[in-house]
Amino acid sequence: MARNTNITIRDVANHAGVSTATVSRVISGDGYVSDATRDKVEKSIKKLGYSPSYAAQSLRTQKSTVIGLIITDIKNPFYPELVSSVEEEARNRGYSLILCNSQEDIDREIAYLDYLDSHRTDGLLICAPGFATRQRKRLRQFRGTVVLLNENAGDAEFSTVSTNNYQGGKQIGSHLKLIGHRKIFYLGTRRESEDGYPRLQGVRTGSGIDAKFIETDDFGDDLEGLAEAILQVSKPPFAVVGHNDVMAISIMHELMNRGFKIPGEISVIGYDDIELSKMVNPALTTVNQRQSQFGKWGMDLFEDVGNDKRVVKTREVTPELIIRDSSGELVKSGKGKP
Amino acid sequence: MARNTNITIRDVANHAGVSTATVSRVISGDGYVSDATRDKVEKSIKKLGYSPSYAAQSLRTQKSTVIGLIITDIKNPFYPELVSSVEEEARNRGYSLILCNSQEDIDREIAYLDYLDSHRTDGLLICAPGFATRQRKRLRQFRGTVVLLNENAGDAEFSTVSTNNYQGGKQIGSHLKLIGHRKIFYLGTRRESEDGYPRLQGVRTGSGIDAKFIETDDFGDDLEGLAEAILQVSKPPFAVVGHNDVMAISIMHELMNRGFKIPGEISVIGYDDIELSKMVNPALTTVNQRQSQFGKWGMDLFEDVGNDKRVVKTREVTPELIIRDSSGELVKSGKGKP
DNA sequence: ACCGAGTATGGTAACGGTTACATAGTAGCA
DNA sequence: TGCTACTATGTAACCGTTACCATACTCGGT
Repeated sequence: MARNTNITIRDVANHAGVSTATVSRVISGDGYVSDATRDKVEKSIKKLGYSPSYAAQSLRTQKSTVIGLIITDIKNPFYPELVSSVEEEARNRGYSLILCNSQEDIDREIAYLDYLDSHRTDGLLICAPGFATRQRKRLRQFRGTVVLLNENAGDAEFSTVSTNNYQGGKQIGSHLKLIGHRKIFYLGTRRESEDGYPRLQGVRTGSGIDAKFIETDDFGDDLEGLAEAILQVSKPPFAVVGHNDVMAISIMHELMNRGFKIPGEISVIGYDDIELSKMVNPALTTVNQRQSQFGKWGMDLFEDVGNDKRVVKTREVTPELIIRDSSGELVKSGKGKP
Repeated sequence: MARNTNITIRDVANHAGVSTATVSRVISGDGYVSDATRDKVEKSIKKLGYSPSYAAQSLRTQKSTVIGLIITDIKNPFYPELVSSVEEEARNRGYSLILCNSQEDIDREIAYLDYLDSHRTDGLLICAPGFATRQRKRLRQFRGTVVLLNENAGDAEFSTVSTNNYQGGKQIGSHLKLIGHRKIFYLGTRRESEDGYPRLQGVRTGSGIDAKFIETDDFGDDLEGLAEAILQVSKPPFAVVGHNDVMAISIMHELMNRGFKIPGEISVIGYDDIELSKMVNPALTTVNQRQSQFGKWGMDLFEDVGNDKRVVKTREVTPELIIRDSSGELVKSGKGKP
């Protein structure tokens, strides 16, 4: 209840007329303490407004009860659900979270790793494309357990929760073929254009069409120019697949502004199934890859694996195509907007 | 470079043939160290893969270099931009962030406060409606500096970055009146229905219309039922003001699905200007309250105020109405937009 | 030759907890 | 009665850094 200068365990011990060891036992809840003593101590704690020093505890026990979560950018709507689930799971298990926005910036990545190392972080969950590749050497000497989220499966060194991107793409491809599309554009950043990127590969295999890759620098920005570019190359009907929902929603907006019918002339499909995707007009067809699974399974792996770095486990979540209104049968006549 | 058992400052000192004090000087960068010695020590640090223990540093120096950010739910699209800006500003000033999702759960709020206290957090930024009211007593005895974000201005005890909700509402009201609306619904949660909630008040004053409050339990959920409810009470033309963009986008979706014209018959206005609001169809008229300002100014206040709890400062950000396509002149005949 | 200021380094007591070990009382039981 | 097991509490070493103090060397000025 008192103002807070620094109250230590010794102050509490004096006030209650016991030793620090006894106070410590009361706090931690193990070891023998009589009911009477416990009462006294608890009263003193309350009275003095004592709160144990995390730093001292952590130093003495050599445990941090903190785990780090590295993502690229919380503003990308893919992440909030992931972060939320990781935080929830972590807290249930007695850990708290340090959130790191790496922004794909290499200096920042390194700074964060140093920082987390110095915090003696028990674990490190990473959901940032390319991070594991860029920082592999550095990650090897990280003290805590490392778990990769949403990276490609089959990593030999780190435990991984992955999605089957190929399969997700394939579902999109099949769907587009089924509703009659013959031309497909795939909208993504430079990374997704890399050789054999499985999601794009899946779209191509599933549809039997050589989907054309369109590069955008960042999500949501120059989509206006991009819409123009697409329309110069090709007239509807065609389909556009966005690497994520924001890209898809944004390009959909641009195309509708130009008077095209979605669906009917153009189909648009996204990826991630963010909350808003079902609220836009038309509601977006997309692929749900269960962000919240990542959190739960990631923490599961972290605990399963424990301290033994040689143990590597893998889980895979299955993506699911959610068909809504932004993709559909093509209409025959070339009729535009009324 | 070595595997990580625990390398301490002593190991480095031995390896470099100096004392721990010297190593400490090299790390912190102040005090006298010769160039030759510095070199030696830095090499040893690298060689051994040494990383100073945050816990030990923090214990010894009695500083945490950590600040806590309490929000209600990162999944609410209002928050990512705020979190991102706070994190950015915090890191620039040498602090790192512990993110706390209180979920409006009182037990969780208390648990977080205890936790942050025990971490000897230097500061605490809170952007969670009602938190300061519920936990005021507890907050008073918090050790670090407390800054309230997006609370009503004029708090007597804590520094505050506020928005002028009344003015934001008023802008919405005036706009709706100007384009000819006579009926307005305000969609919000129980909290916003409270007596004299300034934003709602502003809408009423600005429009000169007694806007009707509609309660929804949480954003985005039972909006379908709500759309029905509104339509039973009233036929278009009317306007719907959402307490946030997600509510607005969602109700807009429902109303369009029922064949109404937006704009023309119905206008929909949101609040927050989240990134997606300009990408939906029609693009959403909304109020920008500069989430990223909150982060910057919040950290500014935190540093300005320093350790002296008696100092209380205030900043106010001015909201700005962004007129897009979801609100517009009413059409006389039932004909839609050209 | 001597002095003081500046430079370079080492020794060591904290910081605030936890925990192994020691001590001692009490109760059950042969 | 004496032995064992359990309960209850205290003592003190230790976790890894930092910062205060002491020591010692260098050098320019008188």
